[in-house]
Amino acid sequence: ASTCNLMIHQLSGAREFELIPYVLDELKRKGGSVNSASLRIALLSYGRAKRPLDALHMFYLSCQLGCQPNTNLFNLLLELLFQGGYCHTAFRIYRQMRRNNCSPSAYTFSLLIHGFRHARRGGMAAMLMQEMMHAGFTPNVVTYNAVIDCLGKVGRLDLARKLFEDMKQTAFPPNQVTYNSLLNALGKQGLWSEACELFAEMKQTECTPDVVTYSCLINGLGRAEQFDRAVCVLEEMQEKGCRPNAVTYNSLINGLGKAGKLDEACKLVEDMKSQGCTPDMFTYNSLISSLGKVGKTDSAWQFFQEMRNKGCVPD
RNA sequence: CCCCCACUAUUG
Repeated sequence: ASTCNLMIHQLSGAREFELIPYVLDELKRKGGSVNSASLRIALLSYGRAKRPLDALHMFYLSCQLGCQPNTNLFNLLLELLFQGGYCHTAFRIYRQMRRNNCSPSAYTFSLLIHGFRHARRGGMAAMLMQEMMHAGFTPNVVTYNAVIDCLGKVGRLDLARKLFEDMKQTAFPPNQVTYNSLLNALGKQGLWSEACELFAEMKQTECTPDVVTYSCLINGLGRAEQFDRAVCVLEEMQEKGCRPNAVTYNSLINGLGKAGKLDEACKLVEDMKSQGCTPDMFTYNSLISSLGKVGKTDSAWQFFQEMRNKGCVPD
């Protein structure tokens, strides 16, 4: 059996994955078991070869052959599955881990939460954060932020707000990123006045608004066609010494364009240039799209050419 | 130990 484990180790290192099943068969006949060290090496190799499902298969077979994976092995498998985008499968493995009385670590939860965040599964991410706390671990500010942002992106503002309030009671109060994430979510939902209130609240805290903060707010106001307010915010940021960047301008240009205010949008492009910001693909695509919608094909064409002259490749 | 990294903004 030791020899078989040694072979698994070697075959994995040599990426001779096809031969591994034969070794497992041999082990099975002999009634031997796969040891954790060999399994770990095999999983790592499958990972490097981008074969997470094969890693999963190997994991199962090893369990059948008497291997009792520890937390680190489960974590490794989870990591591979998430890398491959198999978050549902990863979650099943997590449940099996609990069934096996294998204690998840903080890292396990971190993997699960960030994995589901990648998949835009805000509800799952939030649930797993609950389980994390239940298991006695304290989520840090990055974990909270990731979950809040994800909830915001899927429209679960109720839960996002609740977690935000919870955070204030913890050792990790909301930071700049937390506020920015929520401001962004509120803006996307058209809740611009709540966004303004949150912005006011932010200024009462240690968190300093940055260019992202202002851009989120301006984007929300622009979508809601609150252009006067948006321009006020743009001026405010400049007064405070925060330089708008292309994203900031693009947010407002896009809002103006969508509202059919193309003269103003074009004027803002000029402002943008005079402030040393170079229009980019976002600027041009947004303008061209809005100009097209109102039939100003000639202006759209001009911008298209300007775009090419500036070295922006239309895509 | 520190740093870094991991969480946040704009078009189609």
